[in-house]
Amino acid sequence: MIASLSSPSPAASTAEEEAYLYLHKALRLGRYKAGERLIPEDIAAEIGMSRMPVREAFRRLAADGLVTLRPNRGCVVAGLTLDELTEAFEIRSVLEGLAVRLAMPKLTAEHFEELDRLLLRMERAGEAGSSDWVLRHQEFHAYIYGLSGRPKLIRQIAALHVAIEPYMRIWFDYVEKPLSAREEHQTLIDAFRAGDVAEAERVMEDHVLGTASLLAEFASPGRR
Amino acid sequence: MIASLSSPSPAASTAEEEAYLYLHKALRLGRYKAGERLIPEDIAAEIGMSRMPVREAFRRLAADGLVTLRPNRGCVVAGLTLDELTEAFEIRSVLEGLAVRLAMPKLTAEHFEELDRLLLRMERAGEAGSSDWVLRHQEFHAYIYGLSGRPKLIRQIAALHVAIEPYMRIWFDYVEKPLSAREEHQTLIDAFRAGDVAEAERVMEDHVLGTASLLAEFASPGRR
DNA sequence: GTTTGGATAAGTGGATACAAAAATCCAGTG
DNA sequence: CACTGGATTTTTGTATCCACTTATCCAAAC
Repeated sequence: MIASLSSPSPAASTAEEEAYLYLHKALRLGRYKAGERLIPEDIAAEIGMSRMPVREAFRRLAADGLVTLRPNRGCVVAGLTLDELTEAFEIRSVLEGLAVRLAMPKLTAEHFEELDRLLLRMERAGEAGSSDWVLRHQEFHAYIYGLSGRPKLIRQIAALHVAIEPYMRIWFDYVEKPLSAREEHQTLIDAFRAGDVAEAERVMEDHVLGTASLLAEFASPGRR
Repeated sequence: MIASLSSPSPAASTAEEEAYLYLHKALRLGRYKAGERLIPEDIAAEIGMSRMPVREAFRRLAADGLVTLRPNRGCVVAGLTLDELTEAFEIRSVLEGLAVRLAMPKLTAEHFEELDRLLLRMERAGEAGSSDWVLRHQEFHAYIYGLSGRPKLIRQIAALHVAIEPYMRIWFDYVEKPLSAREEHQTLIDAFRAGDVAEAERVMEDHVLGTASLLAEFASPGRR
């Protein structure tokens, strides 16, 4: 149903891949704090390999925007400033809008029903807590932009979702209530069902930007 | 005036940086053919270092989409399929559209004049050949999206320009005439001068998508 | 008490060495 | 003559080692 969400596949064929998956997961779960320094030797010891594959994993994580790499100064967990967070949402809004535009012509009744199910699941998860809700929320969005059928677009959007994930958790814990989230996303499904491509794209853009401005108020816990 | 275009700064503080810059430049200039395999040992020998920093440079280039990396199978120059090329333009169109939307409120008469100058320079370069024209064309676009003031957005758009650069050369050599390119881009400047944000964004999107469909016809020289 | 300088420790970048995987080549077989 | 299987070669992936940079800490000076 949902292909792979945003996380890479669990099977690691090389040590570098294993290190990347390990760190990617840890970073998504917020195991390291923003600004914290990641020491290759320690990570390598944790997962039983040498520093080398870990170093290469760092480069990939840096490309994902999850860590920052500076010459002779190592690897630090990349927190987003308020500006950066806003920018991520701005980019997400047009990319997910584009995805909707591309997906719209392909949508059928089955897709709408699946979206209803995903929304229901997201709502139920929301009652349990932010952790599940964030994943279900990603799943909901991933289902939509996945229907665009554009591999690079999908990867880019997924990467943005991962980068903003920690902030979504904070936001949901402190502000959002499952019911208002439900309404927000119901609006999306309604727009898809209505069948107006341009309008659906606009609704998706607004949805993402709307989330951004709500989130912005809570997203500056002194992170660099 | 133009900050850095899309290419990274020329000074390399580490060997990895040097390898990255060297390969980035070579790839942009089309020194390697799409599908060609890059052997770390050879590259390392060419620029006088060991394989290691070259390997790490490969990872960054892979993140840029300029090469493809597969476990145990090395590094190959990433050609774009027609679908991938189209997708790159689709993404470019919404990102550059967004950049225009963000830049519009900041534009003054000086900016319009600078755009006129850049357009003139692009036109003159076009008479010389595709190589210069492509760079001037990038410069023109970079000036616009640079005014958005959004670092990540700028980086992403610049990366897309680099990825499609070889195809722009082909296209320009075979199809485009300096004068029609001039008219296309004059339309952009006119839209900016008119001051309607939504309209300017739309014009930029259309410009990019229009280029895509023209380019598509010439972009499938059997590349993988 | 704060600042500055330098010794010391910690960590990063890069080269070499070695092991494992893939590609190539070649001989034997149908 | 095409094909299969296996030895050889090539190339990739990882570990270890060393040199150099950066950070830390302590003591002396202001």
